[in-house]
Order: sequence, then structure tokens, then C-alpha cells
Amino acid sequence: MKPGSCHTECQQVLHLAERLCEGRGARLTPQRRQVLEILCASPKPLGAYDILDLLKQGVPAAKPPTVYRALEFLLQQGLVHRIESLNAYVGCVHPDHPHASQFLICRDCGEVRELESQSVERTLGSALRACGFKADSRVVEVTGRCLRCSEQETP
Amino acid sequence: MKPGSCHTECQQVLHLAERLCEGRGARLTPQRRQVLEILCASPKPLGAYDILDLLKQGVPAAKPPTVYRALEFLLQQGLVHRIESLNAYVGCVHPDHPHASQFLICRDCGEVRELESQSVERTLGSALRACGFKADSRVVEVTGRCLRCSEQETP
DNA sequence: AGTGTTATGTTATCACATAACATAAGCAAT
DNA sequence: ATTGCTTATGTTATGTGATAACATAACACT
Ligand SMILES: [Zn+2]
Ligand SMILES: [Zn+2]
Ligand SMILES: [Zn+2]
Ligand SMILES: [Zn+2]
Repeated sequence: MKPGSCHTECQQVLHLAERLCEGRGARLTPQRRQVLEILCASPKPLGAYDILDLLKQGVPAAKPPTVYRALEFLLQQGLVHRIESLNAYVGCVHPDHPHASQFLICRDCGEVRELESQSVERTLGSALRACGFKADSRVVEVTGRCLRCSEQETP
Repeated sequence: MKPGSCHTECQQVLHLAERLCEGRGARLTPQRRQVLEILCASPKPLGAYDILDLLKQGVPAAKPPTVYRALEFLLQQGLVHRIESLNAYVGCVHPDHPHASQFLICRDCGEVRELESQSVERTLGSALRACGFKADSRVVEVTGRCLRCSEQETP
């Protein structure tokens, strides 16, 4: 992640989130906004209690339900994603359209990259059709080493 | 799941597991074997504490680490899979060869079907190559309604 | 038998998530 | 403005999943 670029990216995402919620009649309250801000500012996924610790800086009375409620809202709105294999959450990088994405989780640097491969989605979709399975939600998470980390160290 | 067929299937899997472990010099101890047996006998994935309750029938002194250690071994040997989006475990239906599989989780009947679609694996593999990502493990889990459940009820 | 290794027993605790109920804030209609 | 409904938040407690740390026992190999 390029230093400096994050902050401006976060601002863009937050503005977009405001517009999206307003258009849907959904209330992006200060607390919810702060949780989204925390997630967008983090280069790595955060656990609910990590978020809680950070949120307390702005909302000292915050408790677990505070965070989980905000996450529930943000997940519904498609503004954040949950990473099942980490029990953690990331801000979505392009929340403007609904999408099923794939996550690449680097076990070395911890970074999570959100991919949106049409071919993967299509192939998975046809495999599901072949089984007669009606999918509600798809989880595709790959753990390994990102390009940068595999270039740095030899093994 | 056809009644009656499960028990014989379980036996086959258990015998296969014994052979595999023996061939690898891995020790399928009675406790580990019992955990595998519990998982194979269940048509649905089981949580670690579900397994614990069942295991206590044979090993009254069993405690959480007992189960988690057995699961760790069985996962390493490729005899069981963990379903990330359920925090639960299932016996593998064909543990004889290493594989990345896809899981179809029915939200109605709870059944989990293990798929091994070559096309999904290939497509995902090429998407990963395109990113320069070296995968260690892949998680593909789809939640929805299975064919049977979607035929039974109209919505 | 002696010794290193692997497996199990035991206790306590950590990490993640939600139930249940009370209070407050937003909002629309009178 | 007051009422009454709905949604959001506060608060306490608890449920659920997983592991740390250390002790003991079983096994394998010499
Ligand atoms: Zn996204
Ligand atoms: Zn990396
Ligand atoms: Zn399998
Ligand atoms: Zn079903």
C-alpha cells in the first residue's frame, strides 16, 4: 500500500458510502461511519475486538454489541466483507455494485486483496447450476503468499 | 443420505484411513479414530463441542483439547475438512488423494456436499497465477439451498 | 532398562459472538 | 408541540469456539 494514498482512498470510500446509504434510505450514523472509517484505514483485516479497541478512542463507551451492530449494518450495505477464515473484517474497495469476490490472504504480510474475477464467478456458477444448488452467498478465500512477499524471501 | 448406507460407508472410510495412516507412519490412535468415526457417521458438519459431547460416550474424560488435538491430526492427514463459515468439521469422502474441494452448504437441511470440480480449481488456479499469488490452501464454500430442499418448498 | 519423542491429561484462559432488556434518538401524523 | 411508532444505542451477562501452559503417560529405538 502506497503511503499517503490510503487516506485519500478512505475519504473517497466514505463519501461513496454516504451517497449509497442516502440513496437507499439507510442511516450511516456516526458510529457506523467510524467503524467503516477504521476498516478502510487499515491495510489488514481487523477482528471485531480490534475494531472495538480503536473505536473506543472516539466512543469510549463502546462495547462488543456496538461493534457487531455496526458491522451487521455495514455488511448488509455491502460496505464491508467478512473474512471467514480469519474471523475478521475488511472494507470493500468498490462498494458501488453488488458483487461476489475472492480474497487472497497473505500469510506473511497479512494483507488481504479483494479480487473480482469474472471467470472464477462464472465457473463456480456453472458448477453450482450443474448440482442444482441455489446459492445465496459465496465464500472464496485463498491463503498463501502474495507476489511481494514471495519475491522478497526465497523459500 | 440413504439409511443403512452410511454405516458401511463409514467402515470403508475408516479402513482406508487406517491404511493411509499406516502407510505414512502416522498413528491413528483410538481417540483420533473415534473422532473420525463420529464425523463420518454424521450427515452434517459437527462443531468441536458437538464432537466432544459424542466423544465423551467413549472417552468420559475428554475435554476440548482432546478434540482439537484429534482434529488437528485428522486435518493434517486430510481425513477431515474444516468448514470455515460454520466453524465445523466434516469427514472427507475421498481422503485417498490430496485435493482442494468446494463445499455446498444447504441452509435448510444443513447438509454439506463436498464437490471436487476440476474446472473451478483450474479457473481459480489461473486467476491466482495471474496475480502472482502462491496459494497454500483454498476455501470455497457456498451457502444456499440444495436441490432437494429447493424442490420441496416453493419459495 | 534408558532415553528421546509423541500423545494425552488437566486447568485455566483467550477470542469471537450474541441474548435480553433498558434507554434514547429519529420521524411522521395529529 | 405531543403522541406514538420505529430504529438505534446502552448495558449486563452469557454463549460458543479455540488455545496456552504445564504435567503425565505411552511409545519407539537403542
Ligand atoms: Zn467488495
Ligand atoms: Zn505478503
Ligand atoms: Zn475431501
Ligand atoms: Zn437441503
